[in-house]
Amino acid sequence: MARGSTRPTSRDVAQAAGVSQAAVSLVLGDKWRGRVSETTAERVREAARELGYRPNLAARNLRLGRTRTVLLVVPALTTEFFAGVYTGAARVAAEHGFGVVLYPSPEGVGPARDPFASAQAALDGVIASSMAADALSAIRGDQLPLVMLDSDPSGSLGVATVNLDITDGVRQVAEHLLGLGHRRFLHLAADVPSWTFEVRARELAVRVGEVPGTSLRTAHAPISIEGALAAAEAALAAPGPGPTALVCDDDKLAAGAYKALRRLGLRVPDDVSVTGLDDLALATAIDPELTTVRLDAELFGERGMQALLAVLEGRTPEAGDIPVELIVRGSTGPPRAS
Amino acid sequence: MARGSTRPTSRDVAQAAGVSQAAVSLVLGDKWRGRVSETTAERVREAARELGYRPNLAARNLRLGRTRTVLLVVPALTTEFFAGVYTGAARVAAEHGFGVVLYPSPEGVGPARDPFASAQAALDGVIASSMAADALSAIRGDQLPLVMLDSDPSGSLGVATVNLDITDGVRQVAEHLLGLGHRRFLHLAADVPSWTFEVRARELAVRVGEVPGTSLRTAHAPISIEGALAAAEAALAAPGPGPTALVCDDDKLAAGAYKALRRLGLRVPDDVSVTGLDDLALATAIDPELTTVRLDAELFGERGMQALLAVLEGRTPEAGDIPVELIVRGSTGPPRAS
DNA sequence: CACTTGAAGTGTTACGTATAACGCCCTCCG
DNA sequence: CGGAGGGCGTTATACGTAACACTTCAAGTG
Repeated sequence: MARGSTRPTSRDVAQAAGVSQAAVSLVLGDKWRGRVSETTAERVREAARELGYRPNLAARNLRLGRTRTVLLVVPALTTEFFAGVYTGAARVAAEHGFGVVLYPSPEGVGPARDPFASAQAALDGVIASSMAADALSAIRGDQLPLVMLDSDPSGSLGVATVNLDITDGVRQVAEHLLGLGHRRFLHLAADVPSWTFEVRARELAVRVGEVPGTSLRTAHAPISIEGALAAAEAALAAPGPGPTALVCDDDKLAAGAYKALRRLGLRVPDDVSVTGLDDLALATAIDPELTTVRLDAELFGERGMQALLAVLEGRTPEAGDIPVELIVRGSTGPPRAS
Repeated sequence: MARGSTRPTSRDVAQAAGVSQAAVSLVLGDKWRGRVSETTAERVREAARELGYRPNLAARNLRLGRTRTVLLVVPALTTEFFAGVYTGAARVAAEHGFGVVLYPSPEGVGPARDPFASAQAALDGVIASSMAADALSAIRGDQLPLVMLDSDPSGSLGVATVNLDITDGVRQVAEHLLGLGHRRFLHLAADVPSWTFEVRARELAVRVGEVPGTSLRTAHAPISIEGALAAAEAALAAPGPGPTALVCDDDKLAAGAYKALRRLGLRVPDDVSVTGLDDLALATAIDPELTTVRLDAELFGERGMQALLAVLEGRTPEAGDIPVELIVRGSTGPPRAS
């Protein structure tokens, strides 16, 4: 009540409790093991509660030289997947008293060229998806602790990296489809530079190539339903025997492929089997439900945040890729006997 | 090069340029109209560039007593809609040199009860969706400038509110379906407290009630495909003549309704017409494509941020609800002649 | 009794920035 | 020739916190 309308400071609390400001800082910071008596400590806490005291974070950050805030750089957030990554990262961050601020790449957020300008907070570290490559150069400038998501682990030496076990995901898909008897494949690939998609293309070629008498073609499409529809329709119209299995780099691509197949009068899975990647809500909305590789986006974010916390504390981040799981639903079956 | 590894401060720049720290602050802050010569200013800018100087945001925030950072409180972010709201808000914020930090409600982010603990940044204001009601009490405590999204405008007096024109959306849907000849309606309502859904239920009853010989039943479901499937199946199994039109509070509900109808052997739109709300990617992925009311989530976020900026500057926020638009696709048609 | 030890605090400083208040020099005008 | 004023900067200070170094006092120790 003393000062009027400005927020109370630790000095106000000190005055109210009849102690020095330093004592308030010690008590509220839980650093008073043997330095302040229990009764005094309680008096301080009481005064703080009374005044509704909240520490001024800007002042604390300045004093400590760190902010307990990290930046998460992702492509446009309007994808379920990256929303999940954020959620996981934010959960782990909150458990450790950290905050997460987002930098969705420029297309989503407008003219800001500088990631740090849009994040008004001072930062302790950065987690960046390789899909937001356009922002990376600016980030490299400052030598903040950095964790990369979805990036060539041998590429950026010395930078901690967290990846999904894409190789294993491809293995599961390939074994599933080859086991059903499929031999002619079309890979509907995402038209986006990304380590995940690179690995997928390479591994898929390897796995399919291991079996004699197989063929693999590739079509590229932007990650959207309409884009996939157009690309799939064009690819399926090519001369020669059509594919019996369509391997898509994203559930949205699979949804577009469904529409292309329907237009061409082909049925899923009777005429063509389809697989996706991600396991979005979409996957169970479409008919038949989509066989897809589930990526645990939240776990991805959690692991990314844990890795960054490790780096910040000077520890070595946990190694090992994040497991993925093939979810078999109704969009895959044995190929037509032909 | 002088100090080693710590980041350069404005004093370092000053020394390099041979001026005082104050001059650096003036030049880099564009406050030097007639106070510093052009040549000196250029020398300062050059030195800053040379040293890779970046102002310490924590220090600036402390000095100025504001942070140019606002908090956006939303329900779990893993919905396309709120991701869009964030994107729009962040875009407008960036244009005005502001940052946005998120507080997805606790279920998404874990044990943190205090929204301000998870947002380590000091805040200038808050934008809150009424759907994240659990966090609101904590927010009211601090009297930060507040803008509510999707809230009863007459309820929280004195608090700026931004809403979608839900009333008009219902009008468009009702006119469309009534015009096609539908008379028996089932409202598949979202099982979430929200101003939007309240208004929808009320307005739908009014619109349908205006026409003689109509009936309207209501079923509630959580916003998920499986939840909607179960609720719709139960509601459709009720005795008596079934509805010819299903009005859903969310595209996901509509997707679940599709599945329920398919199980019951009913076809869309031949047997039953279906409408949604949101126009998510989902809407064009399912077959037939969904007739739905498009909500411009990004515009919603933009308007929210603009309103908050207005409040922060002491202006009156722009009034008027955000227009919504009925997108007619293949899921609605005339009812069966019966 | 002289000395150490530990508890319980306090005084002071620094973090890096923005800005109000103040100087100095030169020119111009009465 | 004196003083007013503009151009060009500088000095000093405050923002709120955390932490180090220091003081005081009572109890323990040989």
